[in-house]
Amino acid sequence: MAQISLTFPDGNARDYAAGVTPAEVAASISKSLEKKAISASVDGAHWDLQWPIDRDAAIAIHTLADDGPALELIRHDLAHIMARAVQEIWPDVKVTIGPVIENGWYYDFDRAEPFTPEDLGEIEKRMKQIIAAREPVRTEVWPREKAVAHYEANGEPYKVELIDAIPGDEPLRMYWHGDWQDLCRGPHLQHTGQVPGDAFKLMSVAGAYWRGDSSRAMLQRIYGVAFKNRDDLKAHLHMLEEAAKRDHRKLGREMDLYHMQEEAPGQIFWHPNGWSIYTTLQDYMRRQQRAGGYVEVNTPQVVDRKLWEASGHWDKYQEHMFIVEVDEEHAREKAVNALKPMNCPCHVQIFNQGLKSYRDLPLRMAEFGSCNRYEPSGALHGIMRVRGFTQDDAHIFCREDQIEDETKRFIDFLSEIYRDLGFENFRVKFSDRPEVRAGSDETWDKAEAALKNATIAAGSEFELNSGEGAFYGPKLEFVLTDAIGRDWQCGTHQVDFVLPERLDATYIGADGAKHRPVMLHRAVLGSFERFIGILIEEHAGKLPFWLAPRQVVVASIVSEADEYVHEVVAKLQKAGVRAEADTRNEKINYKVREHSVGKVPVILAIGHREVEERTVTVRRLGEKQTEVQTLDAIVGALSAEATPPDRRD
RNA sequence: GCUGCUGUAGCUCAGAGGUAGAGCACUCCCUUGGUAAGGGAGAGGUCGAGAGUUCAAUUCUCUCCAGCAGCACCA
Repeated sequence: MAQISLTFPDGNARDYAAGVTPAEVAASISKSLEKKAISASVDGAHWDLQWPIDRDAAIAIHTLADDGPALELIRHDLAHIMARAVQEIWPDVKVTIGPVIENGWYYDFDRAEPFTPEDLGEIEKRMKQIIAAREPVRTEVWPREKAVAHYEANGEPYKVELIDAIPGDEPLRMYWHGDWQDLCRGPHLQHTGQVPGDAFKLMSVAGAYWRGDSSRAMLQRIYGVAFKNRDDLKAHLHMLEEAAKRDHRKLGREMDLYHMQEEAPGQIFWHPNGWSIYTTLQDYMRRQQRAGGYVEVNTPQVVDRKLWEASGHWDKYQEHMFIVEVDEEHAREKAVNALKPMNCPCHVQIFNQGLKSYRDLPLRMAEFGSCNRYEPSGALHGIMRVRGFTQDDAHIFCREDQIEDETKRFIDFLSEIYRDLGFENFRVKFSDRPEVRAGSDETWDKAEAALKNATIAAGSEFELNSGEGAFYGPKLEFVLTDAIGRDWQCGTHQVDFVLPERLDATYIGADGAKHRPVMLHRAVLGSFERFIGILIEEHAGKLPFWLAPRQVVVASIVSEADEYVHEVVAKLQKAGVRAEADTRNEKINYKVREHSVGKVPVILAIGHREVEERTVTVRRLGEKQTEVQTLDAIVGALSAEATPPDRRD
C-alpha cells in the first residue's frame, strides 16, 4: 500500500498508509490524544476524524483545549442534536438549516405552533439526554436521487430545495446521530458524548425568512450558545448581563438624556442633558469641518416632489419618504411635497447656483442636515435607528482625478475625530460594484481603485463587501459596534456619478468647456442620534469630561456650606464648566449615589472644613478615593478638562 | 414590513372576571448627616387605544397603536 507523509504543526513528519484517518493518526501518537481528539485540519481544511487522507499533507489534530475548529464542531453538532431533539418531541416539524454563528448556532424550523420558552427548556432537556447517550455519528455518501427521494418521502421540502442548490458534482453526505438523519457536508463528531453537556444553552426563538427572502416562508429560528466548558458559558452569560447595563436606552433614561413616545415613533424628545451632548458634539464637528476646508450650508425640509422626481428618489425611495400633502381647504394649490430623506439633491441646487469653475473644485459642502425617513417599524432601535435624525452630511464636488486625494483626506479627517471621541478602533468596509448599476465599467474601475488606494494610503485595513455598493458608485463604510455586539454603520464615503448627471451639475473646465463633477457623499458621525447612542454604549455612560452633560455637581454636606457651594458653582461656570449645586436636605451618601447613577464625572463635596479652608473634596466617578484641593486649583484643572480635544494644545 | 413576545403610577415590576398593589422617584415634616439609598407622613393610575362577549372587563376575544428580540430593509 502507498505511503503518505503527514506533517504535524511542530514541523515533524511521519509516514502513514494512504487512506489513514485522523482518528488513527491521533491513536498513533497517544491514547490521550485519541480520546480527546474532536476533529482535524488537513492542509487547512476542516477534516472529520473518519475521513481518509490519501496524499501528503499538513495535519493538525484538534481538541477542545484549543478554541478554534473543535469548538466550532461542537457548536455544529449541537445544531444537529437540537434538530433531532425537536423532531423527537414534535415529529411533524420540518427541518431546514442550522449553521454555526459567533458563540453558538441556530437552527430554523417550520412548525405551525410557535415555540414557547417552556418548549426551549424541554428541547434542552432532550438534548442533554442525547448527549448523555453518547450516540454514535456515522456518515454515508448518497446519490442525489436517493437523497431527494428520501426527503420527498419524509415530507421535508426544505431539504429537497437545499439539495437542488448544491452543485451537481459535490457528494451528498448523510449523517446519522443515532437513528436521526440529516443532510450535512460535515465534518462531525464521533459521538454525541463529545459535546460538553453543561456548556450550552438555548437562548431565544425568533422568526427568520427561509433563505433570507422576505417573500418566502417565515420559519422559527432557535438560537443557542455553546462553549468548551461550563465556566466559559457562565462567563458569556455574565458578559451579556454586563452588556445590557450599557444599553443606551437604559442609560438614556438613567442619565435623563431623552425620551420617546407613541405619538412620534422613531423620533427623539431630547432632554436638557441629552441636548447638551448633542450641541457639544455639533459645536466640535462644526469647528472640525471649518478647519477641514468645508463650507456649511442649510437647506429646506419640505421640498416639492418635482425635485425628488428629478433626483430619482421618487422612483427608488418613495416608500421611505414622508409625503406631505396640504389640505385643499386651506391651500390654493395642492402641491405634493416630501420631507427630505437626504440632503444631496438640495446641495446640488446650491452648487448649481451660478457658474462653477474648475478652480472652485473640490468644493466641500457640509450641512447638519435634518432628515426624515419612513423606516420600517421593525428596524427602529432606540436612538440608533430612527425616523427623524440629523446627519453630519457633506458633499464634495470634485473631478474624477481628485477622488483619491479627497478620500484619503476624508479618512484622515474621520480618524482624528473618532480618536478624539474615544474610538481607537473602527472597521472599514469597502463595497464594490453591484449587479445593477449606473455608469460604465471603466468609470467603476477608476472609482474603486481610487477608494482602495486611498484607504491603503490612509493606513486602514478594509473588509470587502462584494457587490454591496450603491447603484451610483462604490462606497466605504466606517463601522462601530454597540454594547450588545451589533454593528452600526456610522461614517460613510460614497462616490456618485449619477446624481450630478440627473440634476445637471456642471463646472467650466480649464478648457472652457462644461464638465460633469463627481459627488462624494460623506459623513463622519453618520447621524448625531446614532453616534450619541454608540458613544453612550462605548463609554457605558461615563462620557469623556468635555462631552458630559453635567460635568460637576457641587454637593453640600451641611447647609451652612450652601453659600460657599454657590460660589464654587459660579466660579466653575465662569471658567466654562457645566456645574450644578446640590444643596438639598439629603445626606452626602445619598447625593453621591444619585449623581454616580447619573454618571456625573466629578462630585465636589463641601462641609465645614472646606468652607473654612476654601478647598473642595473631589470625588471622581468610579473612584472611591477622594482628594482635597484648593478652589483655584480645581477650577483650573476642571476648566482644562472641559476643553474639547481640538482646542487643547 | 414579517414572526413571536410585551404594554398596570415618572421608573422597575406584582396582581386578579366584581372597577388595583410594592419598592424607588415625587411633595411635606423630622433629621445637618463626611462619600453609592437616614426616618415618618402624603399625593399619584380611564390598567396602551377601540370594539365584542358578559349582569359585570383592566382581566376573556378581536382589531389597531407602540415597545422588545430576530429576520428582511438601511438607496
